[in-house]
This record gives sequence, C-alpha cells and structure tokens, in this order.
Amino acid sequence: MSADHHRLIVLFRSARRCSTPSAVHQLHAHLSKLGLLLWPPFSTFVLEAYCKFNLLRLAHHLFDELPHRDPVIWSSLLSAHSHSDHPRRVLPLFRSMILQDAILPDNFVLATVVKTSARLCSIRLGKQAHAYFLTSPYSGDDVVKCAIVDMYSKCRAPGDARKVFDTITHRNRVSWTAMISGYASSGCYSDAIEVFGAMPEKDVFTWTALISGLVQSGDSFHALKLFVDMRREGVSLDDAFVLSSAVGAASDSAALELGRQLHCLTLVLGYESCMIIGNALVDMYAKCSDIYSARIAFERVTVRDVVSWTTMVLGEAQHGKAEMAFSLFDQMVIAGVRPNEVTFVALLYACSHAGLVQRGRNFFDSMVREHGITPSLQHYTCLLDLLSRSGHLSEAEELIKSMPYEPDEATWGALLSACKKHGNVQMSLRVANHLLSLKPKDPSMYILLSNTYAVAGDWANVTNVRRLMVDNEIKKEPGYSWIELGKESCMFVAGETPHEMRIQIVSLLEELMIEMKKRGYVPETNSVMHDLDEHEKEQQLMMHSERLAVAFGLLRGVPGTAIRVVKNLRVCDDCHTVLKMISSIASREIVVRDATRFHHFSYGSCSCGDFW
DNA sequence: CTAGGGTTAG
Repeated sequence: MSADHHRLIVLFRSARRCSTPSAVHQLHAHLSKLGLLLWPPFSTFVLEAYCKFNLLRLAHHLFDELPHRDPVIWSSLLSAHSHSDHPRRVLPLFRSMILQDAILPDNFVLATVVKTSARLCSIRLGKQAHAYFLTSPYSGDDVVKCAIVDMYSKCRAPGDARKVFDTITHRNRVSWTAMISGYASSGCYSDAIEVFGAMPEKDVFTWTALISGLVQSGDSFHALKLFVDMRREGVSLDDAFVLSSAVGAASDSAALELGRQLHCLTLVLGYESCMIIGNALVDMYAKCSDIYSARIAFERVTVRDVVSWTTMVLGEAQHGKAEMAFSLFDQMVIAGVRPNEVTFVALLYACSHAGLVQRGRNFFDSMVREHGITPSLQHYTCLLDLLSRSGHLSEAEELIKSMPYEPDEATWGALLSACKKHGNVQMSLRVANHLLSLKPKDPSMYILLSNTYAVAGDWANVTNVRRLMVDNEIKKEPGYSWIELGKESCMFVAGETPHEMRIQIVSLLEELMIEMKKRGYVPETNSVMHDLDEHEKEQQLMMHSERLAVAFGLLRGVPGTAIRVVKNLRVCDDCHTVLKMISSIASREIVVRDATRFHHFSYGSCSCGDFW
C-alpha cells in the first residue's frame, strides 16, 4: 500500500468523525476519479459515511455499482438497514447476499440479523437465526449470544434469554444490561433484581435499563423506588435517559406532585432544555391533567423533534382541545418537522374525540397523499372509531370490510361500542359475533359483548360469553379511582370508603344528590345490571369510585383548587352527568383522567361536549 | 473497513 493510500485512510478516518453530507459526496467523487473506489476498505468507508447521514439511497447506489462485494461491505449495508426506520428491508437483502453473491452469513451478519428480529419483535425470525447460529462455526461468539439475549428479551421471552445468557463465557456490561432489561421490561421484577444484584459493577446504563424496563412493563412503583435507591447510592445523574424514565413513571401513575419534584430536579441539574426530558415532562403534565404546565414545558423545549410535537398534539387531543391540536400540527409542518404515523394517530384521535368527521377524512387522505405514510391498522381503527361514533355506522361497516387489514379486537370493539351508543341492535349482533370469534383478551370486551347480547335479549349468548370468561380465566377489572392531595395519594374502590371518612363522604354525596334532583337529575339506573330495586341501584351508582374520590377531594382539598382524579376504566354515563352537576353546585373545576381521555368539568359542562 | 446494552410519543 502506497503512502498516498495511507494518507487517504487517515483522511477518511477524520472525515468519518466530523463530516457533512456534501463532504461525503466530494469524497465519493474524488475516489471515483482516482480509481480507488473499488478497493474494499474505501468503498466501505464511503458507504458507512452515507449511512451515517441516513442517505441510504445513495449508499445503495454505490453498493449496486460495485463489481465485487465482500462480506464486510454486506455487513455494513445490512447493519445500516437494521438501524434504519425500515429494518424489514434487511431480509430481502440478506437473501440476495446468499443467493446472488454466494456469501454465507458470518458472526457479524448473524448479529445484525438477530438485531433485526429484535427490532421487528419477531421471535420467529429470531429463533431461525438462533438455530442457524448454533450450527454455524461461530456458535461460541459472545457478541452474537448477547444480541440473542437482547432479542429474546425484546420479544418478551426472558426465560429463553436467560438460557443463552448462562452460556456466555465472558460477560460484560453489555450482556448484563441486556439480561436485566429483558427481565424488567417483561414485568419480572424479582428476576431483574436478582440479576442486577449479581452484577459486579453497575453503571448508569445498568440502572437505566432496570428502571426504564420497569416503566415499560407498567411497574412504575418499583421503577420510582429504584430511582430513589439510585440517588441514595450517589450514582451521578449526568445522563438524561434515566431521568426521563423516572418522569415517565410519574406520568403513568398520574403522580403530579412527584412529577413536579422531578421537574425541579431537572432544573437543578441544568436539563431544562434537554429534548428527551422535555418531551417526557410534556407528556407527564398532560397525563397528570395539567395541560397548562404541559404547554409551558413544551415552550421550554428549544429544539423540537417529531416526538415533542406529537406528544403535545396528543396531549391537546386527550384534553379535547382539537383546534389546538390542529394548529400545533400546522406549526409543526411550518417548522419543517415531518410528521410520522404516530402524529396522525394523534390527529385522528383528536377528530374522533370531537366528532369532526370531515376533518378526520381529510387528515387520513393527506397522510397518504401528502406525507406518503401507509396507514396502519391502528389508523383504520381510529378512522372507524371516528365514523362510527359520529353515527356513520354503515360507512364504518363498509370500511372494516374494504380495509387492507384483518380487523382485530380493538377494531371490532370500537364499532361495537358505537353500535351500542347509537342503539343499532341488529348491527351490534353482527359485530358482536365477529368480535366473539376472535376470542378477545381484553376483559372490557367481554363486558361489552355481554351487555350487547343482554340488550338484544339473546340470553344464550350472554351465558356463552360468561362461560368463555371463566374458561379463559378472564376477570373483570375492578374499577378504582385515585386522587392526590398534597403529598398523600388516596385510592377508592366502588362501594368502599376509608373508615374515618365514611360518614362525611356518604353524607356529602347524599346532600349533593338532593340538590341534583332539584335541578332535574334522574339516575340512569338501567346501566346497573344487577337484580336490585331502584333505591339500591341508586345507592350503587352513588358509591362509584370516581364519585368517592371527588367527594374526598371536596372535603379535604384546598378550596378553590382543581380536583384531579384518575380512573382506571372509563367514566360511566351517570357519573359523567353527576360530575358536571357537582362542578356547578360546588363551583369547582374537576378533572378526571379515565382509561381513554380527560374530562374537564366546570360550570356544569364537560370539555368533551358529552361526546366520548 | 463490519456486529451486541439504556432513549421520550400510540
């Protein structure tokens, strides 16, 4: 190799560290002119440089023109695709590597294929790669094993991950972290802790893997506990990820006070304008029902990406502020940020919760035509939800037949609840049969089915649904609500009150009931399915968990402040009416976050405009 | 010249 070549390699190394897309172009042209592009290390350098700037099309252009492609450049190309937004494209490429260039996968390529399976959450593909790996000459490679551990972890098979983990000869931070993350994100708290405890040297990565994994699996309680432990152990917080995970935990458990404290911590640590924490804070405030603070947090994020904008759009949408959501979207486009598929889910959601049918159809069309996004099943479900909830039932039924996906339980469920809302018994039976044949997993689907058949008088199917629930061990999730007052948080289950407050809560609710009846309130006792007399049904409604929480808030909260309640299920019709009236009788703003959205009750009306 | 872990939104 000549001194010139050597000089060029040095040049490329520095170019790879700090270059711009146009510098890569120049390099490419220069090499081409010198006739050096065909030397494998050079072509790989240029290809990698294109990939670094996400210029995969140009990378392919170069790749396709090479007369000889060695395993290394194949590996680079496959790896670039597995990291891209379209990891699926690895597969056809992998095939042509074997078939056209007659190259068998080595350990580098295997690691990439395993990583691709992980990104696609395809345990099937992952197992194929695993099997190939075991019979290959590379079956002892720890790096590939580590990728397999990560793959099984991401596919929710931590047990399989563990088997591979135990065969790794030299465990390092990477393999430990992959295993811990696998257990934590699959909800295996004690296993995660066990492996975490066995790890010799823990760093911020390890803590982050554990804490964010727990948040992902919905265990925000343990996530927050560990965040506190981590602080106690004096682990330096010079890393934004773990903090954003902690904020995410506060957001999930609707712990506004804790979220505010974490916000203070971000200010103290100087992360005020950090994007990933800022995005998490916007989400936290929105989910903790404080949309005003969410907007302020959003303003503070100086460099905004798609996630920042989408989080804010969704926040407005969940709070019923459709126009705000649309105007944010316009600003986002003007700011030059390209919306993605999640952005359109948020926009369709906004339309759906405000009954804006034409607006929703327009967004759906522009998503395809102007933004080149292929609608997913979720987009179709959103559109179907919008159409059907607004009463366009037959159009919705047409859509479900003509769309290019097999409808899942969420799709049929959306249509069924709309049929119920609009009292279309005939259609509801048709839809219910489709839903039933899918053997849904969500307990609320069975409640919906049972109600549908009961309304239609189809008692045989009511029994059928109940039997299916027993056979499949599906239990109705009990409704509960919680409220945060200062530093204490109180949870209520329907019909149960804390001993010391029982008399006060019940008498307040009775007092309110008398006042409401004077104002024309008639309890909707037909939603109570049990065999009870009218008075008993009324009593049962009165003791719904959200009402108990609101009553507690009225008794114990700071007068004049908003009462914020979170409920795990959807607010029932009767409670919705009642909370509107209470907001006017007590002159208090009441904000309820239920399973799907927010309701801001004030002066006798709700932000959802009774459309939910 | 190529591969593996923690990253906010639905």
